[in-house]
Amino acid sequence: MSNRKTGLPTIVDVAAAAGVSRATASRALSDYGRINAQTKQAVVKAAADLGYRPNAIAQAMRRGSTKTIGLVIVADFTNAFFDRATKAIIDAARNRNYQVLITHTDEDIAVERQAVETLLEKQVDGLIVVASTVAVHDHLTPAALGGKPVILIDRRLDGVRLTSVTTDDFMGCDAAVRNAFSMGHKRFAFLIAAPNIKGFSTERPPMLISSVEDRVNGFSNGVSDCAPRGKHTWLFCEDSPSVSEAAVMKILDQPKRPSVIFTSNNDMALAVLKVAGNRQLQIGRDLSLITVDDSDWAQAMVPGLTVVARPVEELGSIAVDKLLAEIQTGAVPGEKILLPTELISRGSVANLKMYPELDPEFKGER
Amino acid sequence: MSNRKTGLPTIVDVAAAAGVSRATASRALSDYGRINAQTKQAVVKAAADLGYRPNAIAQAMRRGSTKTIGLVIVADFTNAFFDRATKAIIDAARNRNYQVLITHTDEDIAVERQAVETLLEKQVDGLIVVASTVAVHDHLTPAALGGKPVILIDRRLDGVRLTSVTTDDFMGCDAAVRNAFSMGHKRFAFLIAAPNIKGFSTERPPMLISSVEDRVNGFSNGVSDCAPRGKHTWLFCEDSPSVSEAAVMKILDQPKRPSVIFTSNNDMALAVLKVAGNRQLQIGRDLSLITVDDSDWAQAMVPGLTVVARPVEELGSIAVDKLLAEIQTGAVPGEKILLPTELISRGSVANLKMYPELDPEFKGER
DNA sequence: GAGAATTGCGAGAACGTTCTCGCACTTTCC
DNA sequence: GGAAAGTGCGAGAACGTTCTCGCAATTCTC
Repeated sequence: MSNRKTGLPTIVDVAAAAGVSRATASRALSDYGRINAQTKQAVVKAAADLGYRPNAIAQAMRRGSTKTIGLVIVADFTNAFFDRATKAIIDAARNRNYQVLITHTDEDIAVERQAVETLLEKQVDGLIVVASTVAVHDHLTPAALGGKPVILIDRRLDGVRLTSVTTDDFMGCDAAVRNAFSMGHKRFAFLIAAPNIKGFSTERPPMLISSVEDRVNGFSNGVSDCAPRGKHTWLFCEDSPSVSEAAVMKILDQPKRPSVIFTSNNDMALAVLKVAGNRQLQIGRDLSLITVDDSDWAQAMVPGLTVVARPVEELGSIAVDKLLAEIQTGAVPGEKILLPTELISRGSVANLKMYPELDPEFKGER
Repeated sequence: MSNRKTGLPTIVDVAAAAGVSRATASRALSDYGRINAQTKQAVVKAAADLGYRPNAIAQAMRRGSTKTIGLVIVADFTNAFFDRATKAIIDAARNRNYQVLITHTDEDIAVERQAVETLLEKQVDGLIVVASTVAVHDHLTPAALGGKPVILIDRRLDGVRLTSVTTDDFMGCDAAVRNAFSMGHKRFAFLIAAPNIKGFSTERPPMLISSVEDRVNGFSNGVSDCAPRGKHTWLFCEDSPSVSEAAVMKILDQPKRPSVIFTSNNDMALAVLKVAGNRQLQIGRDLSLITVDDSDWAQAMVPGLTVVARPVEELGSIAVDKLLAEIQTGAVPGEKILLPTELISRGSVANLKMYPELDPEFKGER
């Protein structure tokens, strides 16, 4: 009586082969209840002989848990952050015997809505979400979620009581500014990627996702401490190569151009590298650069790129821990976890104190 | 009579609210069989009012299809190839109304086995696999798979009749060698990442995965055409930063060092960049570099990196197409699809014909 | 050695859905 | 106006498990 459609053996076949009932076979294979050791062994052998594979769907049906979590991520994939986080989440989940169902939203709230819906239909035991916008969260209320737990990563959301795991980008960006200042830089440019913006603008857009908000505030805080009167440049920019390169050119074309550019993500940093290269400006000498998020190429390039590094793998695995805590032990949601960031100094920030002639504003000799 | 465990409404609740039977509610919501238009509307309204969410697990149970595919990938994540492929697969699947369950193997065949097993238990409708080794494939036979279709990507496997979607790395690497030769390079080094090797060695390891094999053969073919008598260097290398950097140093420390290094992947290319940087060798001038796989930083760095580009997104979406063809229309497996690669020339290969003095072997004046 | 406790196992319901079958009622046809 | 065809819907089985319950057989206790 193997499976009607696929012909694969079911537990009924195993039971028959071992000469016991369905119930006993189940007890033998799933290790519960009272069962005779020899009977158990016979069932296990029968299962192995038949190549029996338990149907996890049927188990989920009966047990009410799929041992699957859903991941809803924006997947802006130039940004290695999401790839690394995804990998960390998949691995952490697997270590705890869970699988991961992944959907991308491409920063589109409608897609995000649909993704959450689909995953809930698939009966995931919980969700990890990178929210695409701070403006909408009615699809993440307890009612909308049917009581399934959700952990937010990378971005917090106000107005809804969900556990979030984010990084202290405020501190990191503040430290980045102080570091550049300590190296003699006085005129800064900030190039901030803002989703849902067209082109670029010096106006700060009204709604920023929390991570970008933190970075802006961190930069801002550093600057108002170090060089409050300097003429700095803020540019909020659409996340596309051509637009961000145009923004970089605009920054560099100013009459008294900044000596250092801070970028809010790797996309923007790459735009700076490209434009600087085209203009024969050597990073770490003619132009300094600091960005958020470390990467393999940031380490390998010469000079290395100074970065605000975030503990991405840790973030992913903590998110899984917290999610499983809410799933398994009913832990109460609402905790806001903030992981420390670290400024990693490599060579991309010129030391204007040692070499003042590298300052674009240098007026002296030689 | 809502769900015993979760309290969420089931189709029984919807039926009750609309005053019809379970069967009719199902007909109304799933759009099949004969049903009165008004009845249907009433059921749809009742479902919406209750916030009814169909249980995809129960549907899968009954229909025998989970609308889910499994992805088993090696996830060597410095290599953006797998991230891009993963994204393409997830997106292509979503467009065709499938979700993706992902597991990593980290090039470990035991983990791969277990991953395939787990995904089959979860009743995926099919699998896309990046095989971690060419030596083992008994877990990918029709019997082991219970008839579920599998598409191989990135790496082919002999001895098992499975559809594969790979790229023509032979042609790409052959073209890379010819390109360097046409620019005046005569002494080449090849730095090949070989999984499951310790340290590095000039000996070609016995079993290479097909993609690496193709690259080696492509380089080899180009070289035996262009510069068959030159003293070239082949190094097969463990995929780790410190080891590969040591390998690069070994290459550069040779008495008559090569003018160009070909690397088989981005990890190796980054090692070259790093060592070259440390030694003040400027890429595209003092040392040339060509690698396999394009990336954002390869485009942004200065000079741009000449690469053998593979159509990764296309590869992912074709894999999904082929898999769904086998799932839905019972297409016969076994096709070996080879997608064209493209040599993208940027500035990382010095033109020794125009500037012969850049050749490390240059003996003339100035 | 008789009652109590323990052990091992099978029957059957349940999880939430789909789908076949058949019944009752309406419409069509000549 | 009676047979044939069509329409709409409900009963109930099925998908493959798990798990409660109860029963028979065995072992323990004094």
